[in-house]
Amino acid sequence: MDLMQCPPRFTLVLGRDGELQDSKKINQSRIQRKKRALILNAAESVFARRGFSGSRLKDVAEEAGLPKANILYYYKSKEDLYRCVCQDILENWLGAIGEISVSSEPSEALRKYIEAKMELSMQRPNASRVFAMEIISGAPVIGDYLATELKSWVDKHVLIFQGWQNRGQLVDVSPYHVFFVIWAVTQTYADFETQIKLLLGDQHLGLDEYERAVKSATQIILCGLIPR
Amino acid sequence: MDLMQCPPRFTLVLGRDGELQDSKKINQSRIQRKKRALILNAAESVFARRGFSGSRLKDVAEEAGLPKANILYYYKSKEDLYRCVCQDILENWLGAIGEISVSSEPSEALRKYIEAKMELSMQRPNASRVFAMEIISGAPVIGDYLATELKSWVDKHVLIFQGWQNRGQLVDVSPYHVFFVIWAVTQTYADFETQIKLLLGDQHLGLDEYERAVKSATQIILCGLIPR
DNA sequence: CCCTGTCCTGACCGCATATTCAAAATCATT
DNA sequence: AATGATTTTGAATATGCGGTCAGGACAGGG
Repeated sequence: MDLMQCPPRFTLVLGRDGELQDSKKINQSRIQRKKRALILNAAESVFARRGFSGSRLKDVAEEAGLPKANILYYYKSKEDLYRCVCQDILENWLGAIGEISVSSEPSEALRKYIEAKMELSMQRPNASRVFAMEIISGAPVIGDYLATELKSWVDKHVLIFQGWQNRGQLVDVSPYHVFFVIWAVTQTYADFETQIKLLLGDQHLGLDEYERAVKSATQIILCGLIPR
Repeated sequence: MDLMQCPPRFTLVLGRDGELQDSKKINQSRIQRKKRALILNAAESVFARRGFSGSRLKDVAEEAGLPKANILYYYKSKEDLYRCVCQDILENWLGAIGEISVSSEPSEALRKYIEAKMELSMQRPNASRVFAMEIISGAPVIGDYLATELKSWVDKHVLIFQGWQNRGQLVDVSPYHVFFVIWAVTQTYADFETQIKLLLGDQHLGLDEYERAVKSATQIILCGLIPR
């Protein structure tokens, strides 16, 4: 509710306050789970286009093929729905990406990581776009997650990178910026798909173009990171 | 007006229809130009946070320190204001970036281009964010510009790239994706500043961190593009 | 068949928003 | 100073939004 028109900002993770967040309704019946998933999907695609404050519950309802009131039966507010979408995205992402293995060769580990991120961007572009809009808006909902969980994940991997650098297996650049570069490139194919399609003249980013994107991105980044 | 709740999309450049767009009021008095610029600036920062449909004229008014009605005296509608913001950004961008010189060494030309784009991202981050949100939203306003002016600019430079590749001065990757990578990396420092600040632990991206960003980005991309 | 809890939804409410308007204030020019 | 044009702004309007609610539909166990 105070999210609705907050120019300043607010920071919370999942549910606000300490109380159980609404998304964690245990004992969900089969029909409940199906409906909630349907709505979550519709909401993701709407939020991906318009961000939180720009989205209308009516549009989510239409996208889901349900009356508006039904949506507020399963999610107690627009903000609650948005939080659940964000949480779903974050869980899916950190789960899918996994770890960058310490032991393996840097070039192989990084290649795998880049390819996994590209795969995610292509398979769930709307998730990427919701994430992008959320961050551009100042990360009012997931800011806390970024500052804690993601930061500790990154810090851990920065140490790995530095280990590689000491052994001369990785070019001498700021390890944080290695992540920024990888993320930027892999997400651009989801977030800026409109621009890319317009410039390539294609209507749909086909499989072939996708392969080319993965190849180009991997090649450019890896060559820039692995010493000759 | 039909922009307000258009799930489908619409495509126009500056003014809609053939009529003179409202931004091109010739014979602007000194006070007009000053006020319009003030409002445009305020609007840019608001649109950068919330996108078009998420932004409120009230917020623009507060940001500009003017009563709301005064804004609609200078811009006849919210949509008109948004169009003018976009146009201002595009003009500034294509003007500032300039061309990639054919004659000079690829490594030098690309380095200059990357540095120029980084500079732009740092100096007018809000412009970059408005642009990003517009594209994620499907580019309803600037789509036409992308498909015509930007596309012809890119196509021209793709030819240059291919010339370099034939001479072995540029790695053999799809030239279009060279642009996508460069744009992605340079804009990420504006668009995702929130995330970057949180992960770096800094409050403000200082000059030193900016230098490091430029150095890292340039190094990674260039090493990936220029053959050894 | 009834009964009980879950699910669904049209109608409604209060509030925020974009836009208009008319009157006041200010400016510019003679 | 006078007069006309430009600029300012509080108030009013119409629309759209998130959220509520009361009552109907439905499912399942007895």
